[in-house]
Amino acid sequence: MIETPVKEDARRPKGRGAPGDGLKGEDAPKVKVNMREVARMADVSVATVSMVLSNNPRISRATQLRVRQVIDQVGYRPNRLAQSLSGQYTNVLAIVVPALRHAFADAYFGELISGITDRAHKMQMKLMLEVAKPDFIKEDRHIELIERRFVDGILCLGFNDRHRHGFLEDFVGRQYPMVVVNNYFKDMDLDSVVCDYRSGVQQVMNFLTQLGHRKIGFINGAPEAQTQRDLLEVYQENMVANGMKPGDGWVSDGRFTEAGGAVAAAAILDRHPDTTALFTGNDKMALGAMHYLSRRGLRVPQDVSVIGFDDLQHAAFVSPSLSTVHLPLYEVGVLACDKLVERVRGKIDRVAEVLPTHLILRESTALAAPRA
Amino acid sequence: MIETPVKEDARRPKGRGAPGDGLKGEDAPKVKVNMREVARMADVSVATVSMVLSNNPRISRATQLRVRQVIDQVGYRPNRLAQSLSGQYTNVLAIVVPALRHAFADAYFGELISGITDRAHKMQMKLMLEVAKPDFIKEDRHIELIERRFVDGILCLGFNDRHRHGFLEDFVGRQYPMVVVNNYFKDMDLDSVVCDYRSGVQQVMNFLTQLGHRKIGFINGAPEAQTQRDLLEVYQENMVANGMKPGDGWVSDGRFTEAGGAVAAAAILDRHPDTTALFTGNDKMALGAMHYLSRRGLRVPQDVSVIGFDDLQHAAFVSPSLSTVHLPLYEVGVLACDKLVERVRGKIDRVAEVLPTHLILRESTALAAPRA
DNA sequence: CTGAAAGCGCTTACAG
DNA sequence: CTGAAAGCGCTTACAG
Repeated sequence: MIETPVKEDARRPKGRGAPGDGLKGEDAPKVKVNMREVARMADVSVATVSMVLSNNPRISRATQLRVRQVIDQVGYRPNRLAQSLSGQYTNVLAIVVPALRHAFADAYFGELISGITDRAHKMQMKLMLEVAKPDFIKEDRHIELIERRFVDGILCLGFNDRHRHGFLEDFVGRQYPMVVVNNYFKDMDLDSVVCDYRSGVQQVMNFLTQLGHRKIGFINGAPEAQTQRDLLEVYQENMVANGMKPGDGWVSDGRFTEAGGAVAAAAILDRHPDTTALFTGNDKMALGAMHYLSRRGLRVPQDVSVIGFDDLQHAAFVSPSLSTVHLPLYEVGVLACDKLVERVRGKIDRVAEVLPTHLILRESTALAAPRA
Repeated sequence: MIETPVKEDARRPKGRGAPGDGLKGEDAPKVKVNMREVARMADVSVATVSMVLSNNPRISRATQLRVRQVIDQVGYRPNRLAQSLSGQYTNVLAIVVPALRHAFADAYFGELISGITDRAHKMQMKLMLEVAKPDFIKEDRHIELIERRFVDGILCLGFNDRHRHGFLEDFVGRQYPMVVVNNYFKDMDLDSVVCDYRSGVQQVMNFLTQLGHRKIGFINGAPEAQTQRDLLEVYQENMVANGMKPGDGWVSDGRFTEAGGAVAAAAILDRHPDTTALFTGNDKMALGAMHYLSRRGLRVPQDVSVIGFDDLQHAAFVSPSLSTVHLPLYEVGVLACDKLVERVRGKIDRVAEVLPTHLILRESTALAAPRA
């Protein structure tokens, strides 16, 4: 093999080190090496090295071994840019979250992201993190993510109806792999993995009713989210079935925050001082509501029962500990990741998964104690 | 221009659509187009298109405009895999965090990550998210990140002395761009951006001393972190200066958690029932300590003052609100990102930034009230 | 101011 | 079972 005089790389002055002298011994130290070098050292073609790397069964066991030995010896690592440029996939997924203050310090997102990262890494996929600020959306960066080949697919967390135009709808027409995580849209053809919110509320309402509660206030997260509208709807059906008029000041928005939950609780109790139970669209608002109730001199659960939604870690550690609906958020993240990869690889062309929810009973709920 | 009959791509059966018919009009809809196509349509070379894209001043204004017009018309977006393979940078950075339960639901990491993402996106850089589980480290994935050209540089959050071997030390020898975020190592040549912990404790000790406190307990986060050892050291110096023996059961480890803080507080108070103040290595442990104190029937701050470290959002919203040392974590994230990019681009070759900290006084501290 | 050409480091039909 | 060769879509000296 006299051929292949290592050619000079004239146009790359500040390159990351030349491939070597072409005569280098088998035990050369860590000089960065490419597939061509490995092929030469193992006395095979680059095609063979490539196939060894992808465990192509067409390569004989002997060749496999020989090539792998050279790879280990020289510490060769394939350049993933070249792999993806030649190949079909980037093996990278994007997590996109809206620009919320403290999104990354929120246990809700934290659970979802933990599920996603665990699964992605298990599948040897990488993850990119994007925050969808207004200019991100305006400049079509979400589309760029796919079209410029940053990633194979996208997971959208925390988006709602306000993000339809100019963002979510872009994915519909183009058929780009994207999965909405823990929300869904009724009239847009988007893939999603979501918890069964309707069943969750229904369990709450059944439970509260059994405890004798009729005067139940509902603190809504945000009507822009379909899941929150589902909560409201089922709540209202149950109120009506119990002979109550839910439109009548029993519902208030808490914007998903502790502070909002406190304000909403105040609004409901001012209007209906005889409220015996408060149900909230997430745990944070429940904590805010409990905080307000204690300031108002009402005991939980003796005077007012409080029941949340999410079952974040925190909910078990407040006093009184919070009864709530458990959402399998970690599992939602795992499944969303799984399904997205199947979508990317063309094994499925529609994702519409629903995961079950169930009631967790702790100390914040009790028998209704009617008050004036 | 009769040349360039669009050549058939025989080897790519499931390709993402052919480049077109080679005669396509200027207003063709979104068929995916590459730089060669754009060049042909604008009647220039690909080199020129490339230079237009990088705003190379050598290109005339007229050509600039013409090329940009074609780009807009056909909706051309450069393939970033090809760009990075040919070019010097990936323009991607990695955030690596250890595999802690709920790392992504922790406001401490949340603040750092918010700062990093904001800055990175402002600089048109992308971010990858990695969780360093044991096998991530064992399989040298941290090295792969750079060597396989996933990213240009790495930001390490939440690592300490236990991660030296087989992980952090790998970066030292290879000189790969990596910045340790909010920790540092005395005898390893690693870049870092960190808060001034020593000044923070000193302010705490001065303040408590002025309030008449001498019997001050210290709840340590974890001795594996240099920053926590700094806290301990300065605390001890001050105790000695006040004639106390700090080794004598005044210090206890709280492992950074609420539960750990409660246990540590119990240990210190059992040993020293006359403790008048507790200082903790982070806010979470302070909350745990406060929780324990109230269970033990001690009032904060009347009986025992409590002072934390971090100043997370939450600290202002507990009762009593928590006095603490403010850490500019968002700014640490921003600066770390900034400096890492400068390192990557060879503008600097050493990062050792220290950001100032300051005391925040709220309700959890008061004059020492000596008890038996 | 612009173009022709080499090169980045892979993957994949195709042929044998 | 393996190799030669084309191709992925860019960037960058070099030459004019």
